[in-house]
Formats: sequence, C-alpha cells, structure tokens
Amino acid sequence: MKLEQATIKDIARELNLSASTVSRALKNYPGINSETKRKVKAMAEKLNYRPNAIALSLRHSRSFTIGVIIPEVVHFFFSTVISGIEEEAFSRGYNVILTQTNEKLIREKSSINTMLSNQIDGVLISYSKETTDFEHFSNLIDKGFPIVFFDRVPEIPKAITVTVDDFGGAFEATKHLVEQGYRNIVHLAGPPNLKISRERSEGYQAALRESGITPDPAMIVPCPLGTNAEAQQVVSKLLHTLKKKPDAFFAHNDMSAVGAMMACKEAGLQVPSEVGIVGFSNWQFCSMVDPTLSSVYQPGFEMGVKSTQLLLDWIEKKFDPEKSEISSVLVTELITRQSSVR
Amino acid sequence: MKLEQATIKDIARELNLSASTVSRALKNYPGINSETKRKVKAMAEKLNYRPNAIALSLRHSRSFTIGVIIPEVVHFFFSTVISGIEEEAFSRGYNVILTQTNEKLIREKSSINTMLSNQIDGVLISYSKETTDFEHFSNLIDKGFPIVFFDRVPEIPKAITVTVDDFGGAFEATKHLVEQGYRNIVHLAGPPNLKISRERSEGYQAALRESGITPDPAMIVPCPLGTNAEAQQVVSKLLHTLKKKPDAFFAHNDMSAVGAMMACKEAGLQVPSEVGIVGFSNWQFCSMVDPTLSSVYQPGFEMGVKSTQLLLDWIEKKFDPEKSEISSVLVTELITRQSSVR
DNA sequence: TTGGGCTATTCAAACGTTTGCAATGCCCAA
DNA sequence: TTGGGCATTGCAAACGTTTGAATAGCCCAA
Repeated sequence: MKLEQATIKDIARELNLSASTVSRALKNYPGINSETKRKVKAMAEKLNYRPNAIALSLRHSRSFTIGVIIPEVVHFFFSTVISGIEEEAFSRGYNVILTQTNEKLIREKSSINTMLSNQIDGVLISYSKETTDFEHFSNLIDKGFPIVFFDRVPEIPKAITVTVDDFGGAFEATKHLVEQGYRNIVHLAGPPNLKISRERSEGYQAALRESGITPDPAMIVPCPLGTNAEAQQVVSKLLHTLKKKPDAFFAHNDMSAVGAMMACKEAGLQVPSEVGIVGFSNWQFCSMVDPTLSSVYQPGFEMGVKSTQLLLDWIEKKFDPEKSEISSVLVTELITRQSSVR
Repeated sequence: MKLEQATIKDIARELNLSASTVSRALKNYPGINSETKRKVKAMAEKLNYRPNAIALSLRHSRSFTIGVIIPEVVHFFFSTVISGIEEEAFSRGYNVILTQTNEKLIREKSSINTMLSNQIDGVLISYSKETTDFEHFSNLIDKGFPIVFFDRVPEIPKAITVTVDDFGGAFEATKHLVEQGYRNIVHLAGPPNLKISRERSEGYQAALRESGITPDPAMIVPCPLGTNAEAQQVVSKLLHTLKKKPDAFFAHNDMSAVGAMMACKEAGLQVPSEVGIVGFSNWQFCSMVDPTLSSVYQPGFEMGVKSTQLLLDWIEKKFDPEKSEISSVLVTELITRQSSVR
C-alpha cells in the first residue's frame, strides 16, 4: 500500500555516490563533475525520483503551504476568492490547505492550531460570524506570524487586510436607486458585528443624506442570516406594517434581494416599476432571476489574488508589515439590470 | 518572523531530561514516573508546546493529509461536496489540501505530482473535462495508492467510485415530464466524454421508451459548456428550426435549464403551461427563479462524506480494495417546482 | 621532496519525533 | 558480596534532505 518513492539515497546507492553529491548534482551546484550530474539526473529520471516535500519542510522549517480559513465554501463569493488564492499560490509554488469554520468560533481556533502544527508558512482568514474577540489573531500577529485578513476583517492594530469598498458600493447602489426616482428605500442589513455590514449600511445612509433624504431607522431592517427565506418573510411583514410604503430595497446580499423580490411579487407589486431592488455581490443567479437583479459586483477572484500576493510577499520578506501598514481596498462596480431601472 | 515553536527538546532541556523521556511522558507511556509525567505536561503547557506535524509525517511516512482535486470550486455542486469532505476528514483528524484543475488535464497531472511530493495519504478526484486517458490514475491504482473518484469517475478496473444515480435521476425527471402531459421533450445534453452526461442522456431515453415514445436524436442537443448563455442561444435557435415544436426541456444541469427558460420566455412561451422544464443538481437558485425550477437533487454533501469515508477506511486499512470492489451510488431525488407542474 | 591550488567528493550534523535497546540505580533475597 | 528483578531514564538511529567543513587525489611549480 505504501507508495515506494525513490529517495536521494536510492540514487546514491545505485551510482555509488554519497547522498550529498546527489543532492548537489540535482540542484546544479558548481563543483560537481558534469558527467556525474548527467548520470545522477538520468538515474533520478529512471527511478522516477520526486523530492520529499515533508523532509524539505522539516529541513527548512518552511512548508510552502499556506492555510485558508473561511466561513463556508458553499458561498459563491468565497469560492471565487478561493479560486484567486489557489491560482496565485499555485503559480508561486505554494500549496493551499483549506478549512471552513461553518461560522463557528471554536472551529476557527482549532483550525488555526492544526495549521500551526502543520507548519504552514502563513494564513489567510475571513473570520466567522461568531468571532467577536480577536485575541487568537493578535497573538499570532504579535509574534510576527504572517496573517492576511480578507473580506471580513477585524479592527485590530497591525492587521493586514484586503476588502472591497463596501461603503462605496452601497453608496453607489443607493444613489442609483434615488436617481431612478425611488424615495422610500429600505436597507436589508447584515449582521452588525461584521464590519462589511456596517460599511454597507453607512454607505446607504450617506447616499441618502447626500440626496437630501434623512435616513429613517425604521427603514433599516436586519436580515442577519442573509437567506432569501428570511428576507422574504421580513419584507412581507414590512409591506404591511410600515406606514411609509417602501418603494425600493437595497439588500446587503443577493439572496436577501431575491427574497425581497419574491415578497414583492407575492404582494402584487411590479418590479421595477413600483419597487426597485439592488443586491450586493453579483452572484451568478443575478442574471437568471426575473426580472434580472441589479447588484454590486465584488471582485472575489481579485481579492483572492491580492491577499495571497500580500501574504506571500510577507512570507518571502518582500515587504515588512512593521513598516508598511497595508489595508488594500478593491473597487466595486454597480451592475444595473432590470430590477432597478425603470 | 519565524514563529518560535517550543519543541520536545526545549521541554527536555528545561527539565534536565532526555527528549525520549519527554516524548514518552507526553504520550502516557507506561514505565515513566508519574511525577515526571506531571512535570513534563506542565512544562509543555507552559511553553505552549505543539507537536510538529511535519516531523511526525517524516517519521511515520504518513501525513494525515488527503488531497482533493476538482475541476472548479466555483460550482455549487462541487462546493457542497467539498463541505462533506472537509467535515468527514476533519472529524477523523485529517487535513485537506485542495487544488482545482480549471478543467485542464495538465493542471490535473501536476496537481497529482505536487500532492505526491507532499506525501499525502490518499486522494479524492473528480477529473477534468479534458481528461480522456486515465493512465495517470491507473499507475497510482496499480501501485496500491489510495484514490477514490467521485462524481466524474473513469471506467477503469479497480477504481473505487462514488456517484449519484444519474440514470435514475434523469429517468425520474423525464418520466415526470411525460406524466405532466409533455410529449416533445428535448434533452440538453452535457459533454459526452463524461459518464455522468451519458447516464443522464440514457436515463432520459429509457424513460421515453418506457412511455411509448421513441427517442428522436434531433431532440438531443449538446450544451457542453453548461452555461445559461449557451443554452439560451441553443434553445432560441431550436424553437425556430425544429419542425416538431418542443414542449419540454430536460437539461443536464440547472444553468442550462435556466437558459432554456429564458429563451422560452423570450419567445413568448409560457412556463409551465406551454413548456415544461426540469434541471439537474438543484442549485440554490432553483427556488429563486421565476417560475421556480424543478430539478433533480444530487446529495453533494453526502457524496463528499461517503468518498472520504471510503478513502480513509482504505488508508487505515479498514477495507481492502483488492477484495471489495466498491462503486457507491447515491440516490437522487426529483424536486418538483413550478416549472414542470401544470 | 614539499606544498599550494585545484576539482570532486564525502562526512556529519541538523530539522523534531519516535522507539528498540541499553544503562543506571536501587531493593532485596540468597 | 553477589546478582536478579524492577522502575526509570538515556542513547542512538531513523525518516529524507541540505550544507558547512573536511578530505582525497591530482597537477604543477619551486
């Protein structure tokens, strides 16, 4: 059952050389007879030699592996980020080990521990909804261990972060709704302990103010789960209770937006003529629902690439986190579709 | 920058003991003074000792890591499978290292190589659309290296596979359309080099035959990309060219189904009254499109769990692949929604 | 003959663990 | 006094690789 891998020693024995010579020959060190090099390489080929990465890791205390900790893979946005991470890591010769926390703090902590045991060179994290205290991160940062946060980032000193411009995206989306003539715009808000939720909410409010509309707290309703069922229920209820009838919804994610759309249809309201809707993330299905859903595009793939670049540069000491405070913010883009254009 | 991890040697030095004693004390070996054990454990705690998994791997030629190779993460179905894999591996103390091939054969091969270099204990694979020759798999299987294939499985001897009942799912879906009174049912088929595509196509044909309808090759149209744009285009064209007007579509995946739905709406056809549509996979958005889309549910999470169980059992020698030929088939379930019920 | 200066190779230690075997020290019986 | 038996601990090798330092062999000049 064990895959009998040829080692440097096997090559050495076969050619009556020492392991060191073989090692050097394979790496084209100077001072090795070129005929010897040739023979070693030929034998390596013949025995299908493949360096043992584990031994290398041990030797160098470097594993060429980075860890990725995310809440859930089954999430269009996160999976695009993973793609970006994978792509960049792969091209620079690193492996990616992945765990999801399922939004549980305890899983988050234990993931970090196993990863550290596995001598990962650094870690990319988007933390769970349960995480409110960031000590397990600060500890590592203080020790100088390479960590880059993406999307959901903690507000702690010295954290290197990559986010999208949530404020700007929300601002633009809300502005767009106003320009389309909608006035009573409800915001379906995300969990308030995530900075991204707060940013989106603030972007929404800022846009209203700039348009001369005073944000009404009653028009900001929490949809912390972010599922369409939740939003559908919330919005249905809202349509009956609010005295100032809402004529638009800006949701903190696309699923809530679709939930709102379904509730509106159910209530006999026309989208977009009577009600405008804009989501956030630009999931695949935005162009598949009817009417198609306007949404704020977040560059997930780019976020993965950028975070990984920062992390690897840090690992490879191409930049010094002590000196260069970095919080990279990627631009969003409003994709207008049928649901908000009348 | 290096995270100065305490080692067994540090504990030993601190207590004036040998590394072996410390090792044994930590593992509760008999024949170690209990007072010594206590002291060692206390010191381990104090120094925040964490065993170096790399050293362990080297020592045992076991990494407690499994590899996962999939075409794309950004794929609702695959991400649910990953969830299942993660869950099972995690609970049994294994790490998961992940790579995606982006449907490229060359990436598939190189992924396998890096993984082998990293001494993974086994690998889970769903191969790329480009892969038509399975030698790189057979080689490993012949050497007794633990591999389990899932979803996209090769037809080669001794392969351990986990699939869903694609034939059955397609059969049931088609049968359902017939029962709803649809007669001219078009099948939007997947890439024919994947067994799953062929199975779905055959399930469709078998259901027609059983219903006394002779399958018409002209009604089986390829949508190899599986995107909604492709399907929309294909179906639009179809509606004009086919002399026998289709009144239903059974698509090999949900995105194509939505594409078909969009094309029908565009052509002014009512779904489901004039045209019935059923997809395959039951992606999240099935319940978000309008009308909601009927689809064949594939148990992705369960597939992940099952594949991982088989792989780990093999690795841990709880079953012998030489003796027990295993191809596990999970049941699918037709979820009927508005798009196919009149 | 001595030895300086090459080239090509080997030695040995190290990374952090585990583990078979040997060693130490002590008690107690013969 | 000898030594058997026991409890406890240490030694050293091994996993596969790298790398600084040492060595071997040779040529050539003085």
